[in-house]
Amino acid sequence: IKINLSILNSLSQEFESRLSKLKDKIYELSGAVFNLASPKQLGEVLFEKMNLPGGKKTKSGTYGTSISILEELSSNGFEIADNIIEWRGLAKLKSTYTDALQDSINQKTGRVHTSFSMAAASTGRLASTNPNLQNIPVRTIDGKRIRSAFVSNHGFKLLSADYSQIELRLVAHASKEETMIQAFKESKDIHAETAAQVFNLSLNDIDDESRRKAKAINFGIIYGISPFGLSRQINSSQSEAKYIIESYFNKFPGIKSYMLEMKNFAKEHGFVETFFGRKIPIKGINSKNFSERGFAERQAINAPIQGSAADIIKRAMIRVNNRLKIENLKTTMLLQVHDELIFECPEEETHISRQIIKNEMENAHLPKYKISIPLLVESDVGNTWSEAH
DNA sequence: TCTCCATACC
DNA sequence: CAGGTATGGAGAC
Repeated sequence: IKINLSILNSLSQEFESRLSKLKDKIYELSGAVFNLASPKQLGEVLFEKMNLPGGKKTKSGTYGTSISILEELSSNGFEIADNIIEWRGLAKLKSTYTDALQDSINQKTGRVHTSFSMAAASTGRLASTNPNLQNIPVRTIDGKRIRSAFVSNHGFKLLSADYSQIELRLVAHASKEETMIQAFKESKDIHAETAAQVFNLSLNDIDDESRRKAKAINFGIIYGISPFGLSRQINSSQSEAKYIIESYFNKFPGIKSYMLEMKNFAKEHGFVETFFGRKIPIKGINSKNFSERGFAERQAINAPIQGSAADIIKRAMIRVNNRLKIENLKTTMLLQVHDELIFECPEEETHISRQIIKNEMENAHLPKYKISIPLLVESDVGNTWSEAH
């Protein structure tokens, strides 16, 4: 994919000066000069020198300084935490992206050329290395500015097409959970629907907070939910998370039995299968160790879903590529990001390519496997990856 | 060169 | 102790 070097370069310089100002501020507030990039030194400054509350040692004996710990300090009014959070974010963007990507540009092509591993992720997902182009920032404003450095060639556009909620749709299908199937069939807001069910609310009464919690629950379902994980995600007690999960299973009994079915299958066979019959080994499912077994059980729930989604997009990649060739189009596939494909297409081809790509992606599971819910692909076109997303 | 911590993405 | 990855810097060796 083509890169605009001068955008990356200016971003690196801008980040450098913002980092420097933040660093001075942090030194001033802490009364110490140290290596901010060292979690060990930072922990000692925060929890020994400044004696701030909430110091907890990690297993290696250093203080934890992760984002959640810093946010806790911030909510307790310690200004230094906000500055550290901002410094951390910028330092990550600069070191991993704006600096490193510049060095990955091929001088002959003006492009970065990643490698995709076919056999790295146990679930069958691809993995991208050297550089990893599957974790380019997208969440924050500064992150989007990095995406804007990924550009199309002159006379071309970037086209991004992504599956909407593919894993949750596969859960709904696999579990035969009628409420959820219906919600997808009717194109409803799935997280709001979940909130309505779990918290016994009418759709009008759902605020951002309850929708946010419901969204976390839906992600939890895909990951093989645990009260611990959910409570951490929604910042509640474990007992409240446990109660919410019970309420969820009461409203969606099909999901509960699907999870039990996957766990039992894995215990009996030592593997689970994707919809297409690809086997995924699950280690430790019969372990007597509680946490090892729990981990394996969550994998048994997640792997068929994540793995089936991986199978579907791989089928889509083959089919899209074939169709583009048959139709004599000059559109080329550049990247895959798990539920998203990015193409570079001649400006005059964007309309037809977009139709073909959407169609092939939405039908990629057929005729081999039928799904009780339509798959939905959303797409966009732009001069940069940021615009196309 | 390896592990650990932290954090970027889906 | 929520599923799947890769990478960069610090620090140990």
